[in-house]
Amino acid sequence: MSEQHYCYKYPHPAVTADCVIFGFDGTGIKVLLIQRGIEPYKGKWAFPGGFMKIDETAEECARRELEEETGLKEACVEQFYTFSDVNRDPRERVVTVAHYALVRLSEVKGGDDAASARWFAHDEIPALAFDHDRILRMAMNRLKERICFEPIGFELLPEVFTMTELQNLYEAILEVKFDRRNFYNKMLKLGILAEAEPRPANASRRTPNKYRFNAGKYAELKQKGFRLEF
Amino acid sequence: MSEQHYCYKYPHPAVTADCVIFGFDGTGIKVLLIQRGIEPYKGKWAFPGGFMKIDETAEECARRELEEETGLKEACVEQFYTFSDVNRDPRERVVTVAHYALVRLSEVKGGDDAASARWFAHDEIPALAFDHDRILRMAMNRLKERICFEPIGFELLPEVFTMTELQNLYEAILEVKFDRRNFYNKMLKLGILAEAEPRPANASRRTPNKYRFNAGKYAELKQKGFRLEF
DNA sequence: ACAAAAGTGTTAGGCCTACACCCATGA
DNA sequence: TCATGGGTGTAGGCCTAACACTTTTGT
Repeated sequence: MSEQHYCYKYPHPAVTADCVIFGFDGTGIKVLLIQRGIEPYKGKWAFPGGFMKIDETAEECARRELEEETGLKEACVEQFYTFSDVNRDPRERVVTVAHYALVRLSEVKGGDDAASARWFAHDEIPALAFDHDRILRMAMNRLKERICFEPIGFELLPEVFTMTELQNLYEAILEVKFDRRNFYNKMLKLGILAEAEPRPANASRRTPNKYRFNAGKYAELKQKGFRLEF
Repeated sequence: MSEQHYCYKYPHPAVTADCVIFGFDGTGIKVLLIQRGIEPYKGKWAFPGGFMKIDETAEECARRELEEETGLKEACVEQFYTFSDVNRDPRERVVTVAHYALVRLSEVKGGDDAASARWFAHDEIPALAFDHDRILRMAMNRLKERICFEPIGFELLPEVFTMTELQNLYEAILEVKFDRRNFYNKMLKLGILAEAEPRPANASRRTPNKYRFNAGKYAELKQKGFRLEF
């Protein structure tokens, strides 16, 4: 069927939602990309994304794409910018509402088309379709800004993690190095971490302490007008 | 003509750009609203906005709206969120890319339909059309976040201003009070202000010092990895 | 035995905050 | 003369940043 049923008095652009999916493997930030099987940009890599249905919001659309590729229904998804350059898609005028999602790698199952989906480290990103390189740059910048003020990093970590993993995460996102002792002190002083299990007495000193994010404490502190900063 | 010339295989939403225009009168933040002359929401107030043309970006559309209402071609305009609730417009599905603009009140001429456009203080906002109350809330929040890290406040002030005006601006946007001396010291230490004119010798001590924003110095500091904060 | 990871405290300097008085003007 | 607005400096506390050694384990 190539009939054109939906008619308007004025031209309407198509609207899509794209979803930049970030993960963390304990060392570096990863991005989930999908290799396009069709033109345009066949063979190039792109973010999961698709046309917004007429009865869903952009965010619902982004979550749908996320679930299709990762199986995840619940995740931190946030809109960050809408790209509307006139020629960003060669087929027709397409405006895309870009989102990023933060997921735990351990919870991601291979999606339907796992064959064509792959995680890439941020320094191994291949050539991207459309204006997706620009979208990625903006997503990373927004992530950097965001993590300075809200503890979104915890969305990327397993429920229980070590201080070193947490530090690696912050260093990977912000592209800086922190002094280990200062990072420990700062994080512990903030009061948003709980010790997951007191280190077993028999464990060696080499065994790292495990922590979990204390969401309740964070909410409480935020209420009091508290500001997270790095 | 009600002919429907533009046809698509799938339904397309309409896309609009809205522009929340902020001004500052030396004491408080003002927002420019337009009273709607047609249904829906006839008589209610709304932000300038309109349908995006097929050959312009959302930002160009927002700037066009800004110019129509204020005569300003150059201004700080920034996209901040895209609203896509399914029923936000009763006529058809409309996705709007919301922007805010920062303008100097002194440079604004009454627009074409000045009769129906008015500046409102943020505590006198009337009932708004569509989901514009939500849009306004989000715009104010974004402005608060933004002014903490970039000197966008200067877009709202005349070229030459007093320290008290600057402090009033920050206090109005952030809804807090600062200690006057601390504010002076902090601002002067930042090094992004220049004295506009050395206070004339004959002027009384009551005459306030005048400053201007030193954009060059700011760019230089930012380059060196400098962080503005409040 | 050597390299790599984890845990731990102190100090100095800078920044933030709180705070009070004087002068000039206009009402 | 009184209220208002503008200018100015300091001291204490807190946070930040810089810094080294020990233990343990795996190779």
